[in-house]
Amino acid sequence: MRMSDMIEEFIKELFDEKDYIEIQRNDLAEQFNCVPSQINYVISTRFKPAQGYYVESKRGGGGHITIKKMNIKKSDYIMHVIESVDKEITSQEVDIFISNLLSYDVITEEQAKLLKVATSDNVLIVPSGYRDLLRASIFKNMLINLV
Amino acid sequence: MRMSDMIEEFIKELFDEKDYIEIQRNDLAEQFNCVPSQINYVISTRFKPAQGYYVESKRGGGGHITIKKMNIKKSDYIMHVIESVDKEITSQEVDIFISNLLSYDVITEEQAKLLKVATSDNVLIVPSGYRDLLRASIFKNMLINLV
DNA sequence: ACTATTAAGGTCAAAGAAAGTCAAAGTCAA
DNA sequence: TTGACTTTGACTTTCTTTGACCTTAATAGT
Repeated sequence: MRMSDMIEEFIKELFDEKDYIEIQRNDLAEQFNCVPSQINYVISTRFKPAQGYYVESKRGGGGHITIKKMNIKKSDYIMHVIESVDKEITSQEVDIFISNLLSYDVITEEQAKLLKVATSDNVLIVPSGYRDLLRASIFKNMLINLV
Repeated sequence: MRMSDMIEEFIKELFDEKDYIEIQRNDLAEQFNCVPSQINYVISTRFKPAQGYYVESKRGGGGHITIKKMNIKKSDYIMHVIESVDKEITSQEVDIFISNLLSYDVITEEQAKLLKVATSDNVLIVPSGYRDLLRASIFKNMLINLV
């Protein structure tokens, strides 16, 4: 079995009822006798929003990586949306998803508003080559974090 | 948990209804078994004016550090935050703003979560030169929608 | 009053502790 | 035998901790 698969499995076992876990990259790497960046590889390939996970981390002394698992209840439709969002997405497409989520009553008006603001062209002031990629990332990660 | 975070938490608990507190740097350092300048580090990273705190101090015999919480109406607090955010902002600074907004009860847990996600480094996948500018834009625009 | 001593707090840079990035090298199945 | 996926490691960035040295204020002794 590949090392990456073992690490993936190990991490998944850490959630055990809990919906989020915290790991130390270096410790984990040592446990598996691999280089620390292998952990990044596993996380970036196996714990993406499309797989239902949200990741955050902090560097420096006491740093750590937190992985949150999406709450499965009530989220089928949201998960479906996340899966259908490709690497990139335009503002119009996001708007359509948002209004569908709203009309199916999966999200509240307020959530819709925040999603819309955070993914709108006016707000995403980066060169246009990055914009749709960025928007997809923001959109998917916010969706994962809706209650 | 990091020492700095524990000290931050400890200080915040000292305000308990009160709007200002007074500490002795050396005593506090001794309580936490750290060097005195660690207290300065905590204060300068977590109790900045932009974050709603005023800090004053006096050296010499009987010296002390006073931290005042800004007394602002909830509805104005968001505007205050928006105004204090410059053109650019780091992830760390946003986190502190968010935790203060939460502790002033100006936003809900869920709003805090969404703000945090939409401004986190992991989500904002653009070349680092744009990131802090982008983050400021997203943060301020989302906040405007919460007023 | 004047000075020395002591009791605070301030500053800054170096060292330490994590995590992130990126590309080269390796593996393996189609 | 090529192309996708994985492993590795050198280098970078971020945040925290520590300590040596500095400044300011109060006060005790003259």
